[in-house]
Parts: sequence; structure tokens; C-alpha cells
Amino acid sequence: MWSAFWQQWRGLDSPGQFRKQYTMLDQKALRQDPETIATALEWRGHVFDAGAYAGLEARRRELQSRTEALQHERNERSRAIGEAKRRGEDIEPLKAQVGELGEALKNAEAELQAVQARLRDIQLGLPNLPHDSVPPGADESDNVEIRRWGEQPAFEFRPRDHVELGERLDGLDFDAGARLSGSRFVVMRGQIARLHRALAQFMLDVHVEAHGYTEAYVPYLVNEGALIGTGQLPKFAEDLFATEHAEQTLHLIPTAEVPLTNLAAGQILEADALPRGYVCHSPCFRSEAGSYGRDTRGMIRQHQFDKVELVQLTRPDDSYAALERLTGHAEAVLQRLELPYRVVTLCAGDMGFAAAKTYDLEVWLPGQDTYREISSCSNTEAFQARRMQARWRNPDTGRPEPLHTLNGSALAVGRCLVAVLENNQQADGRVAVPSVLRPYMGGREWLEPV
RNA sequence: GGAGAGGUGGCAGAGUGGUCGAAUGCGGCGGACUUGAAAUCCGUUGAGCCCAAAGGGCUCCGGGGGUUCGAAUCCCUCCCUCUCCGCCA
Repeated sequence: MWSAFWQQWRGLDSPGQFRKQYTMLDQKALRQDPETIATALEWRGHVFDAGAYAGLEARRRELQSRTEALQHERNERSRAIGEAKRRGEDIEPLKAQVGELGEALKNAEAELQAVQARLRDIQLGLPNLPHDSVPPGADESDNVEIRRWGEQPAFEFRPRDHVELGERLDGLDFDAGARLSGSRFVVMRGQIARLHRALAQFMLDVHVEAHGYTEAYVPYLVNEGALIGTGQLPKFAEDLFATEHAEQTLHLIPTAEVPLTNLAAGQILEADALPRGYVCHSPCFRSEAGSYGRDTRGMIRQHQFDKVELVQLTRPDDSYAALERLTGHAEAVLQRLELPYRVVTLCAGDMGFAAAKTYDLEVWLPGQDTYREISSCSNTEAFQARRMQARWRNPDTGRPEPLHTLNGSALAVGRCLVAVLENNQQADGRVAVPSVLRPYMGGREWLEPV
């Protein structure tokens, strides 16, 4: 897998360069204070053997010094041969001397490479460090609700869930999805398909026109380099759908965050180019390995779903303010749709691999009588930026430094459709079209049972 | 898919075995000249890593491998781009 990956990653390639690349945590910190890092990682439930790492790191340092000394000697001697040759002297004795050097150098280089590969593997497997403001905890139950918005609708009847509503509206067909592709696929038709499209269009327009994001259209198949950059690989390959094409592996994107964030890969952006924001509507493909039996009913958890994704690139000192803004942009969509929701700060143990801090937006679903995740907004700080070499030129130092990347769903279109159906249902089975969506629905105010 | 050409620093573009991290031009930055600007002239201008106090060293000319004392330069292979033909939305 690795050789193919390196080949695919252009510009981020040489042995000299990959030393610093594809690490998520700061190399210097890892080197200088692995114990502290181990403690911080423990906090989010990851075991890191600091002692073993420090040992490997010491070995690397020794090997690198030795290798570079040998390279230096080779360069010197080769240069001397060149000069002797130009002067017309006999170079055979000189050549014999260097011959022995070659073997030692070859061995040193091979050893160094092996150690570097091991270090890289460890580094790539380490999750991000939680930010100081992240609450401790092991799982979902330790997440902290920080605010609620909107009123949960009071029904004078037993509210139906979206599966039932979708059936009565003749627009959600899970059987057809299963016949075509298998479980966790759905076919939408008619007024529901249109509502789905309206939601995506509406969200795009809000983010472009009101929030200033740049709209993007991206590939839905990406190479392994991109997935390493954002942190899906090497650890979470089983969550992805893979394709083989022309002897290279491409994966279906699990989120537009992957292509969008990787737009900055290998780049050095000028300070005045930040912050930069992208919005993209795309399908997302997830194998949902390990979630057997969970959310099997309805379209809460599908192999394929649409999402409008926000990505921001910021200066490091601005990323936490940007996280608040970005979360607000996602909330704005729910507010305009008049859907009740709450905001939750994920605890250290519940955060995704790349995140330093995450807010989840959970929308009220009457059919389930609970709040369900509809958006996840994260600051990954420099984690992804280091892996993909996304940098900015810091005017204070004049040097290229990793920038910060953020991402958030705004929103998951399928789950949003579910929320609209369930929250806006009437006793007679009709569903009110939120007023902001009516222009996208040909002025239509109601979805009517067929 | 077939035939051909090519991938070099922010861009353009030289370099076909040795002192090349790389000519030259443009762009950028600093300075001179100018009331200011333009023009002109001078200087400067890639990234990463190692040891480190200064300083020294290593790596990178699409990726990987090979030949060689020595590779941007030769060989193999993969990827990408362009032109023509075919096909197609």
C-alpha cells in the first residue's frame, strides 16, 4: 500500500522530505517530550508507548548522523576523483578507496530508512491531542450539552417516523434501494426527491451568499495520499469503499472534507490568503463496518448520503474563533429551517481521530423522541495540515508553517430531510415545507400523502 | 484505447556524466536615481532535515528502482501533462 501511496503523492516525495511529513503531532514535541504526549493521548483513550518511541527516535538520530557523514565522505571523494580526472591523473587508486565506502553507506541508508518507516507508521497512527477546553470522558455519555435552540413540536397524535411518512408520501423506497444495491441504500422519488434537492441547494446558497464560502465541486474518488492527509488512512481503511482502476486504488470519499481540505496539500499560502472557506455538496460513501444492527431502520445510517460540507483554512491563532463561526454557520441552517437542535461538545474519548475539538449539532427527531447528530464541526488544528504539508507563510517568522484546518457538516442532507419530515408532519400525514425551502420547491407549501 | 512529445526553482526556460540547488529572463523583496511614479541600475529571492553557539553537513530537478567513484543528465518502471486519431457525457 505504501509504495503506491508515495507514488501518488506528487511533490511530497523524497526521503529527505518525508521525514517531517505525514506526522500528525508535532515532531519536535514528540521527540522532546513523549511522556507528556502519551499522557494527553491517554486522555482520549489511546495508548502510546513513549519509551519505545524515544528509543526508536534515538536510533534514528544516530543512524541519520552516521548516514550523512558517510554521504559527505562519498561526495568529497567523488569530487576529488573528478578533479584528478580533469588534471589527467590516474584515478584508479582513488576509485578503489571509495568502493568500500559504498557498501557501508548502502547499509546505513537501508537501516535508516527502516527506522524512519517504523517511526512514520507510529506517527500516522496517533490521534490528535484534545484541546484544553475539551471535556474529559470515555464515550458519548460524557459529552457536554452547551445550548439548545428551538421548541420541540408538541403533537396531539403519535408522531410518525420518517420511514412511515416517506411511505405515505410515496417518496422513500428502502425496498428499491435494497433490490438495487443492498441494505443501507434508499431510493427517493417525487416530492421527497425534490425536497432533498431543495435542501442541498438551499444550504449551498446560504453558505455562499450569507457566509462567504467559495463553492466547490470535487472528485468523489480520491487517492490514498488524500485520505492519509485528512486522517482516514492508514487506520480506517475498513470504513471506506475502494475501487481498483489502472492498477491504482481509489476510494469513494466518506465526506467532501477529504478533497476539500486536500486542496491545500503541498501548498504554501500567503498570510493574506487566509482564512479561506470552501463549501461543497457531495455524496458521501461509508461502509459502516462495525455498525451492524445500529440504525438499521430508515435513512439515518446509509452507505451513501449527501452532505453539504464546510472547510476552512486559517491561521493557527484564529482557528478556535473560526470553529465558533463555522459551528454558527451550520446552526444557521437549522435555524432558518426552524428545526430544534442542541449543541454538544464532544468529550475527549468520543472525538474523531483528527479532531482537537468537536461540536456536534443534534437535531430533534420526534419519530425517535431524541436528538440525533446532524452535523459535526471540528478544529483539527495542524493535525491534517502536517500530514498533507498544508502551510502558510508566517509573516512573523518569514517561514512556512502548518496552517490550521477545520471542517463541519452544514448539514447532512439525508438526516436533515428526516428532521423536516418528522418535525413538520401533520395529523393527516401532510408535511409542511419550511418557508425558506418553498422557492426551491416551486412555491409548494405542503407535501401531500398520495 | 492507438501514435507522438514532454515533466527542471513562484512562472518561463537552459542544462545530456563531475566544482549544478542548478544559466538566463519574468515575477517578488531591498536599495540607488526621482517631488512621486514609470523606466533604468545594483543587490537579493526554493523546501525539508541533522549536529549545533557561531557555523558545518545531508536530501530534493514528477514517483520508485538500477548503472556509476560520481546522475537533473544514462537504463528500467510507474504516474502525470500536451498534440493527433478513435470513443464518449
